[in-house]
Amino acid sequence: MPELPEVETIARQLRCGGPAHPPLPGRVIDAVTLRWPRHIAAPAPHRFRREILGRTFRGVARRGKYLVFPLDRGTLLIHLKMSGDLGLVPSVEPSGPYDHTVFHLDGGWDLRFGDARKFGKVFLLDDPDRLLVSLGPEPLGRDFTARSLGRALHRHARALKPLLLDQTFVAGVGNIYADEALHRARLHPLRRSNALKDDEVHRLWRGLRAALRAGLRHNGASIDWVYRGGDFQNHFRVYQRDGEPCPVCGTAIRRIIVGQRGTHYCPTCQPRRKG
DNA sequence: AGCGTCACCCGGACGC
DNA sequence: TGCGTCCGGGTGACGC
Repeated sequence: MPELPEVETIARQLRCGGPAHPPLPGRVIDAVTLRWPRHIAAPAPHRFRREILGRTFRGVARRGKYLVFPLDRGTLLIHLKMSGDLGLVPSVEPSGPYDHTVFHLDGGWDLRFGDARKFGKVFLLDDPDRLLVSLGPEPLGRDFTARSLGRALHRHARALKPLLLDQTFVAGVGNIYADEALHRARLHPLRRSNALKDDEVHRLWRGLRAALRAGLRHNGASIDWVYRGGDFQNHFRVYQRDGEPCPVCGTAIRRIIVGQRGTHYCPTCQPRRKG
């Protein structure tokens, strides 16, 4: 379940290259393999194939959980959803069973979109804003201040957890970082957004940014079947640690369901009522 | 209108 | 071995 830190880690690797592969910008798409055409959200797969052939990657960016690839004409966008992974690998390397969408590049390289669950989506758009305009602010951006977060929180009367997961409220936060942020902020996931005092808003702002930055520092988390080099999973404070002691106070971490999502919190550090 | 809930898409993991 | 169930990101349908 790649979230902001995982997607950003992938973007950085593709943008800058490394010992294992060159940077993606400058490479040309010679061919594509579409083994699961439903990966292609827009345009229709046959048109997608026609229009992407011969395009050159001009950059690599991230917006929320989207990878954004400006091309010499149009923009390629990829959402990894739950199980997606993206890698630049030598084309001689054998394809994995989940490499459903593959971009064959010049110089003997493949950009492979592996996706066991097949929930991922690929877009080729003239105007990427069509997709990105509804996203909320970037939580690590300059304009995401405690003040702006407070104003946004007070516009809603929602539980904090589902609000953090709402991509129109803030972009890039998923289940892991929502739980980690609320723990750092010492706020119960069911607290109402419009009932937060100023100091609590500030704690949430700091907790959210600290959790995301910690994830970035560790190159993201590698959990379940997706390993991409990150090790933030070894530093979770509450996520998937139900029954284990809270790293702050030792109380057993509890797991509840909030908005159909597994939610992990410390009942002592994150009291239901203001604390 | 705002909010909560549920179904959907998938398949690996897990429990019985 | 072979079921049924759970899980989750984002979206859309529905009901209050």
